[in-house]
Amino acid sequence: MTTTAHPKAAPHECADCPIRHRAVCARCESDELALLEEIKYYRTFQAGQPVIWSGDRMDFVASVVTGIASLTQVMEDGRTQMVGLLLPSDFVGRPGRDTAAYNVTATTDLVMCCFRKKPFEEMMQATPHIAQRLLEMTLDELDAAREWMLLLGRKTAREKIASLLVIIARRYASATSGKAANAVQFDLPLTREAMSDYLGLTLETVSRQMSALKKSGVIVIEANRHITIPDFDLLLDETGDDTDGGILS
Amino acid sequence: MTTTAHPKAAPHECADCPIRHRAVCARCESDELALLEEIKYYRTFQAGQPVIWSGDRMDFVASVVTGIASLTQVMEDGRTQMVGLLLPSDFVGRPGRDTAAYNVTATTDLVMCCFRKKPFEEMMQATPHIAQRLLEMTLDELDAAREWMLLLGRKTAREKIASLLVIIARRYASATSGKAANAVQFDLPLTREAMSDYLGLTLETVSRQMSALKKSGVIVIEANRHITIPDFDLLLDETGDDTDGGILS
DNA sequence: CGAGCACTTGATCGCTTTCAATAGCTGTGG
DNA sequence: CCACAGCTATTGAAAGCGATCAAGTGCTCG
Repeated sequence: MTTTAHPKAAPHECADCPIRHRAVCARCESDELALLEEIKYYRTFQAGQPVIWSGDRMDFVASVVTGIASLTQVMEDGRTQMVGLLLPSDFVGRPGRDTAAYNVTATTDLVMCCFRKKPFEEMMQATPHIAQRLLEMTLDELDAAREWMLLLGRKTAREKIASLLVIIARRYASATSGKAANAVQFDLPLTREAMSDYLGLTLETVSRQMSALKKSGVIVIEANRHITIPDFDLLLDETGDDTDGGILS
Repeated sequence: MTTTAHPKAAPHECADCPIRHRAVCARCESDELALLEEIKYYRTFQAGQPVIWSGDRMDFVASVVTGIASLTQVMEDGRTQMVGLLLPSDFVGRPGRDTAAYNVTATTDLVMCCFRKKPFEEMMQATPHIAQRLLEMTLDELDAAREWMLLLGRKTAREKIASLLVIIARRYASATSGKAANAVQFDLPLTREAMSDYLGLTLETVSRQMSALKKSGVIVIEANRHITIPDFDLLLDETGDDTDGGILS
């Protein structure tokens, strides 16, 4: 609960923090950072562990430092929809709300930088840099949510899978020195079930469409989780999205 | 472009404005309001007219005063997904962005209170009340978007329709002095096609499920658009949502 | 009265789900 | 070292839900 700093996992100097320039604290000056430093603490979670359940009292807000967390909504009968995929620097919790609105789960091993809600809210009032950055991040999340709504409402299973692979590749892929300049590879941080919860599909359909993309030569699958994309443009064509745009692919 | 005040449609005193206490200006003091008053202008649109197209230059932000607007995304092949339903007091546009990210269309006759983007952004810097309120509204929209994602990803056609009717009823319904205390009625502000774009269905499926709900006695349809809900709890049961919650239904 | 539009209804198709069995991997214990 | 449990993932067969294609209805407005 307090700083149970897992040595390998938890940094403690904001200056060294890997998300220093992208998280909610990105705009803070060093004096503001010093104040944040005083109220922050780290928590770590193993892959699969719950961070908090929807409806539970939530007396902190947090940034993802390393790892991935997911927000999910669950219906009475168990149908589950992921509504947020939280990557390093993403923010969890809502200032001004005291219970969690979603289930938060560690999808991979996870380190979070937490702030007790009360002092954080007070700091938000005092330092506009935090509120400014939070607004910006929230607007970005809203855009992402709207992209996701298009995917859920109108894309085919194959397009959904391709779109998810593109999203993950964009953030995690390391370009390989393979034959093609635009070949990339990465390890999927999600199980088939997590993918299905993200995409509004069943895990069987996810598996089938992964196999289909493999058979089409769009992706290469090794050991279930390691994905190689020989030609990124080929994958982009499968997403159904506008590709004309230009050079930024 | 300037204040082409359509007499019946456009108020011009902020003090009399119907959205004064819910819009982005809700927190403003009277001196701040006076500044806003100077940079604002009204625009009106007829039902069905486009407000702006995705990708177009957008040099204003705005609040919906009366009527309904929709945000939609369209894929190359024409598949369309509504990603925002803008009701009175809702905000359009993103400070710091200079092109529209979505198509904005007047779903009903529409009056918007517009601010030129540049002066508005300057005011945002100067008056924290505006940014605070915008953050709050954006967080609310994000929650709504996540609820919507659950609907798109996991609900059946029947549940989708019921959920949409509940959303509209909650905002537009007038309680009727009918037999049941919880009977409500309202006019649907959306065509079947707009409903289908909202729900990720075809318009035929929307029509069929509306008929099915009618046949089940959950709703009464008169003249295609006027809906009566004899027992609101019955409709709630059809949404698939948690109903246990409590008295706030 | 007829054109245009929004909506409904019917018949059929096909994609995704459902139910079920099998394969592959990892770790544990005999 | 192998057997087996437990988990994740794949694959098959069948069913069902919503999409598609196609008329047909009813209302409004000229």
